[in-house]
Amino acid sequence: MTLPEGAHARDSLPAGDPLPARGSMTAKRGRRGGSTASRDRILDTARRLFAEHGFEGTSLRQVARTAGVDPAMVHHFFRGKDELFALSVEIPADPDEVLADVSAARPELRAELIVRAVLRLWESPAQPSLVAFLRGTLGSKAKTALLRELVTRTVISRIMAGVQGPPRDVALRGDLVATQMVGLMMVRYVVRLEPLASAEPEDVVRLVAPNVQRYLTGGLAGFGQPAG
Amino acid sequence: MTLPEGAHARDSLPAGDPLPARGSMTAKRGRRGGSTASRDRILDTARRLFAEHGFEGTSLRQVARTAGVDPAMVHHFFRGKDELFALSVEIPADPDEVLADVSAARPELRAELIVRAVLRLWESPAQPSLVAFLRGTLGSKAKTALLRELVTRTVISRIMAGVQGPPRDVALRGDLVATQMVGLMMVRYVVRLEPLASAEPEDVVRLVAPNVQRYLTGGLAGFGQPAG
DNA sequence: CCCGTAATTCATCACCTGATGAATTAAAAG
DNA sequence: CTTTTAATTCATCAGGTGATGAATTACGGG
Repeated sequence: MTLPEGAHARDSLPAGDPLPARGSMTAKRGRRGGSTASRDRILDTARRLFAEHGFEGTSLRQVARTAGVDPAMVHHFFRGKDELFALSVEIPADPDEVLADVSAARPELRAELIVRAVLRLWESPAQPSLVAFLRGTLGSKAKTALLRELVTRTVISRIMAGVQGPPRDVALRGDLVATQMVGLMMVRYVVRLEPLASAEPEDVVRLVAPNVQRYLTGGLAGFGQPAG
Repeated sequence: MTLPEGAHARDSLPAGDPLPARGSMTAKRGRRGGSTASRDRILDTARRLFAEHGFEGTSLRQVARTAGVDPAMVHHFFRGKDELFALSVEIPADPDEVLADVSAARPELRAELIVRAVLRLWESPAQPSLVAFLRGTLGSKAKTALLRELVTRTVISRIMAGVQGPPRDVALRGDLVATQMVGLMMVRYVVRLEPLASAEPEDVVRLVAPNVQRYLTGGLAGFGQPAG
């Protein structure tokens, strides 16, 4: 496979022109007059770039350049690359809140609520952050471990609360649900396969929810005691 | 241009690695005696590191250091980082071959074959390459586009060959299958959620195949003409 | 035995990276 | 108006990165 991405993106901004860099060449020294929104510009730019190139593939100087700002500003506002990433990627949503109605519903009706909650989150303005989060997180083994903890303790435990069965089976069912939902996010929002990527959310719910429901409470084809 | 001269690169080997670095301190200059396997050592090391840290997160010098080899060797054997990545990650399997029996079977029986084929591939020695491939590929937008083409043209088209229905519905069904299979790979092999990660392949087939079959040929809950 | 060829290391180059401290300027607080 | 505080840029530092070309050494074919 030939990878046509050899050139280190110097500053070849694809000219899609988001956030027009304002500090061109005539950069005087001290504080600017008028609007003071550089912090937000940096955060927005970082979100975008992290979403496109992942954590390691994005440099502070690249962010600064794209935001039309001196690299030192990034360090003025944020403690370093890690903090910038953390804040860029911080989901403006509390899992408790997102999954509130899910935990409240009877397990037999949860699948639809789960799919709907995930779609609602990903169709929201948080989408770039979420893509950035996945790109950055899946990029390294260490960060993947964090993701594993987050998913296990925060998401799966909530989704599976109250589901009947041997603990090991319940855990397995949770992983299977994760399987379907992670795949949905990856294919629809990260890889963007068509026509799924442009399908209506309601259609996606109708298509995917039944499969999720089978994992949650359905019969699992002669599955009783795993040999392991 | 000011050139900050400074080259005290006294390599401090972290000294905790597999593939015991053989060229320790007494590094004489020319060709080594005995076994000449450096090329393979480099490839193996690169596979491992790319799988752990992704493309951008892995440096040539890191690979060389871990393989116990001079950085220049990497350039001697490979044209550059891109070629090294491409060869490290090259799946030692022809999609035609992996999916041979799938295309041959009737659509009503394909799901099990698909899941089995994917598991067979991922349980093989190719696994590190595949993880590296996903980590590296999902890290950037550009590489993700390549993945999209590969998946669409090479995999989905084969899987869906001969499935009846309006083209758009068939394409959608293919994306949904991708959804489930991608999620399975991510959760079982990349994020490694337990207990799914250690489940027996045969159990996984029994658990997942029915859902895949529904996407392939099942009834899709009042799905006829998408509003789009 | 000798010589071409391949494997290996060294010394660099040019550039990029994250980070810091000081200098300059404007706004906000008193 | 004056003082404090915050925003902004500049000049660096110390090190890492991919890449190259030459020098050294061994293996293999003749």
